[in-house]
Amino acid sequence: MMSEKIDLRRIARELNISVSTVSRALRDSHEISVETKQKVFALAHQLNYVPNPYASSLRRQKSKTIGVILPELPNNFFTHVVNGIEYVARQKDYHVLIYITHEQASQEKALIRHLQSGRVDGVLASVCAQTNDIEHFLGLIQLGIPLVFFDRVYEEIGVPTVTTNDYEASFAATEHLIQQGCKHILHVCLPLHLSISRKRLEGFCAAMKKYGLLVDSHSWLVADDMESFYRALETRLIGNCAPDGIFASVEKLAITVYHICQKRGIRIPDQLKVLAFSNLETAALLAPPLTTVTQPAFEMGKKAAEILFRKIEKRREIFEEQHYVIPSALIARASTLGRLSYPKFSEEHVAMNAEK
Amino acid sequence: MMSEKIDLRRIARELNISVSTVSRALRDSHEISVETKQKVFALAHQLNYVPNPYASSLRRQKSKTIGVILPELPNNFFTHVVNGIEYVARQKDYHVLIYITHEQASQEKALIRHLQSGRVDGVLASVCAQTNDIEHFLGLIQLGIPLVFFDRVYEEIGVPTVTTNDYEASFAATEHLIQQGCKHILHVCLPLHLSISRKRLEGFCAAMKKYGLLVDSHSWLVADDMESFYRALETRLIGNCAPDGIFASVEKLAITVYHICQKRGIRIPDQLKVLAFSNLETAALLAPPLTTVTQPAFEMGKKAAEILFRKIEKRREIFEEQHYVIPSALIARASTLGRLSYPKFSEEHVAMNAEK
DNA sequence: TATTTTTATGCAATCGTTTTCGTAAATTTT
DNA sequence: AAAATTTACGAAAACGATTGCATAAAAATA
Repeated sequence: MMSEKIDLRRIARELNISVSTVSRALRDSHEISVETKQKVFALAHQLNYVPNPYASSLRRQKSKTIGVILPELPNNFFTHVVNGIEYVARQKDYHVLIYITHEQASQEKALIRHLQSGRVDGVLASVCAQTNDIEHFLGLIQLGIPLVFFDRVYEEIGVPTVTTNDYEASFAATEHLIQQGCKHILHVCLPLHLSISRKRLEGFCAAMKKYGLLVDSHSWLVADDMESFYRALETRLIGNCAPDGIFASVEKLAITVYHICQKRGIRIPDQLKVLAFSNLETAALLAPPLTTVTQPAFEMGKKAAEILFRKIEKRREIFEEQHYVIPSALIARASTLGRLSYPKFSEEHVAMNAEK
Repeated sequence: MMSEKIDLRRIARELNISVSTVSRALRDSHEISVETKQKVFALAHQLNYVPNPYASSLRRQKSKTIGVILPELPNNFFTHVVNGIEYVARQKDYHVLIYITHEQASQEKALIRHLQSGRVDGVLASVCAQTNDIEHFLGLIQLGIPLVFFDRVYEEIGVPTVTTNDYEASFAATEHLIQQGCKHILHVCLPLHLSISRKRLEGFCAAMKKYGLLVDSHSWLVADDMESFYRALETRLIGNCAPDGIFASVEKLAITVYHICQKRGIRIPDQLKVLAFSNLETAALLAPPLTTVTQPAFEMGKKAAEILFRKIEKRREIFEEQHYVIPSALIARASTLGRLSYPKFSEEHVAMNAEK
């Protein structure tokens, strides 16, 4: 049943050579003769030898593993990011450990602390919404473990980041709503600890001001938790100072908007126009199709991983402070367009400028 | 900058005791005095000591890591499964390595082969659609590495599986379509290598036969790749023997159906009723809301992980052959309901019986 | 031919923890 | 008080792969 363990010793014994020779042969060292190498390769393959990664990692102080920390997994943005990361990791022959914080700072802290063990050669992280405490990340950095933030970043600490053009995309999205006739736009977002929340709110406010529209603390609504957000938003939407446009900072919040509208019979886009940062693959199939700011999720993951590997491969690199920005695309659909009634609508792609 | 490494040796030296004592103290061994333990704990905490997992894994022959193999990540079903897995792994203080095969058998083989190295203590897998070669999985099993399949399984080899009640759910779904008046139902599915494809097709055929409806090789359409599937389906839907109902075996295919209907102006549910196995969180918001067979994704992941840990913890367990089945729920929405016109529709939950 | 260099290999230390096996000292039992 | 046991710790051998150093044999050079 359970066959005998296959290790270097076994191969060495069988070929009557030393363990070190086998090791070197398998790594294709130039100091091993061609015949020996061939014998070793052949036997290793025949025995289906796979080196023990823990022994190897211990000795070489290299885990061939990266850790990915993200707030939640069932989320179209993050899954595509992970796909991008996995794409690069695969090429580099690296393994990917996944950690989900569920937006809880305590879990994030515990995770990061654990990763100080050397289990991973580098970390990619998108921080959780619950806190803005960065202590734990500093610990990682002090140990010299490469770190790259994506999407939800801390820019203060000298760590490379990969984001989309949150401010500009948000500005353009707001402008789009205004051009469609909205005067009372409500911006709904996650806690303002988050970089994305702040930047997107800033872009929103700037656009509002540019067009002389009122912006005050009632112009946005922060979702601390989904239940209370649902209630607060519902109250707001059926009240007498209901907005005529909603700009959701993240997908999840837009879905809540749709649910409330469906429940309350609020007609989109006639009564209320809706727009959101979203990577929903069914955006075009919703009732009505949702206008989105679509983030380059896969590319962001890919780029973040590439930067991480660059850091892993040559640690010395002086120019730490790198902030990559990959632009999002505004895709206008029926939820914000004129008084076209479903299903007649057109799609329009507006790519925004990159910034580096 | 990069602070000196903190290991057991360092703590031992600092406290003037031996390394073995420190190790035992940290594992709270009874053969270490209370005072010594306290000193060790205090210093370890102060120095922010985190044990090297590779050294530990090497010595204990235990990685505290499990591997999850799945065909794709941006998929509502799989992300919830991974969430369930992560939930259990977290409790057990285990780490989760993620591997995505992208439906390619070659990648699956390579991955599984790599996992024979002892990198993981166990493997959870949902097999890829491209092949039905199981050789590589047998290799894992022979090495005594616990394996559990979920969703897309191979039942032939004696490995525990966690699935939903594919046959029954499929039967009930088909019955639902028939009861709504469909006579010419087209079942669209993934390649029939896959357990889920076969079982769902069987459930579909059985229900059709029960109601005396014709079933032949034109009753189903297999999606080998999405491009040709799109074309084949489009041709079928606009042809003169177009079906009046579509039952999609997986979410992705239903989305294609919606896209084609939107493009071709086919009205759902008037002209065509649509139903799918799906965990789409926006199912109720689509135009029209999509009737789904919703799988208990999180629970499936959770259960699969629990079984895996049971195998990891006590390998001897004789009763290998365990097949867990967790029932899906049919949620009827507008896409299959009478001639109600959007947005008036009602939701109805039909839970089906469990089977063990 | 004597000497140096190259080639191909083996020995043994190392990575950081865990654990088996001892063993003084302290404690309990006869 | 002698003997047996318990307590608390240390020395050293693992775990499996890698690698610096040493070295015999072969080849190249003087």
